Amino acid sequence: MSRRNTGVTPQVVNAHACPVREVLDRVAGKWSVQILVAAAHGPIRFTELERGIEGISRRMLTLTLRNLERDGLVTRTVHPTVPPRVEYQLTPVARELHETLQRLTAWAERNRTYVAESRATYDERHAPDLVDGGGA
Amino acid sequence: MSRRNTGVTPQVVNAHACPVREVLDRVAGKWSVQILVAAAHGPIRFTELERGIEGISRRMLTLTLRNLERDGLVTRTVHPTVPPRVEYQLTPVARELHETLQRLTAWAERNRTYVAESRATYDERHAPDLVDGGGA
DNA sequence: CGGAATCCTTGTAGATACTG
DNA sequence: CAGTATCTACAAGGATTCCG
Repeated sequence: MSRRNTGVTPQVVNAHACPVREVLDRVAGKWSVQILVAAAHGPIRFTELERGIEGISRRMLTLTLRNLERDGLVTRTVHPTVPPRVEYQLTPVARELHETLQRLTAWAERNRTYVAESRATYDERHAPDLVDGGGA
Repeated sequence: MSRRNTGVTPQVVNAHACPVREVLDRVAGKWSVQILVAAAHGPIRFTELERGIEGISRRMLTLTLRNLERDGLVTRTVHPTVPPRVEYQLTPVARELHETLQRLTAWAERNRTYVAESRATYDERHAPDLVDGGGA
């Protein structure tokens, strides 16, 4: 097979028809948003991202960055210095996305306690015997 | 263990700290958004959802609905009639989310061709020999 | 420094069959 | 009609290692 799994968008030929799904699939990744946020302040280096995101592995950083780059959301600039220096920067389109994402964040913050309480109530009502040694 | 995998939010005790992640995790599911959209027009029955969403399995519909219900985004109303009749409806909070999601959709539609072209360009530049029998 | 390749675990989702 | 249970597949993500 010529195209092995490179880790870059495995399901390339999907064409979900629905643009919503496309955004979501892109943004849903565990790290995409955090990278977008981290890079929103200006050009940022690979290592800075790696240390700033906290919890991300080298692999996932590279992978996510590549997908973002592929989608035209970040640009990759290699400075051919002696210690290689690579900087990532958001494209204008990505900045728009970033703004939209902030509205989502706002919603999340407004309703985080509501959701948390809903969950607690639900869990209690549907498995009261499981939350606390009742089944043992 | 008392709590087997019921299919409802397997990684229950995560507490990502970041509210953005919470939204995303919830919305990122393959079907959540479509259900939100389908139910936005008013109360809708299980079967209506199943037939309206096209491609969703009974299982995933149930699962997603449950998670949505758990998070306080949909309400489930059982009408104790002879053929069971269950209706799902968005909560006010979910309606807000739905609106926010529409902005994301707008972004997606505005930039769908941009993204598509970016991908095409990227793929061509990074694996020209793979797109067209070059490696065979 | 930045990244690619490999291996492994686990969540997410599909198909199918059974039930109240 | 509206689920639930089980079994399976796949792909996202983590850890580690090697390379320019």
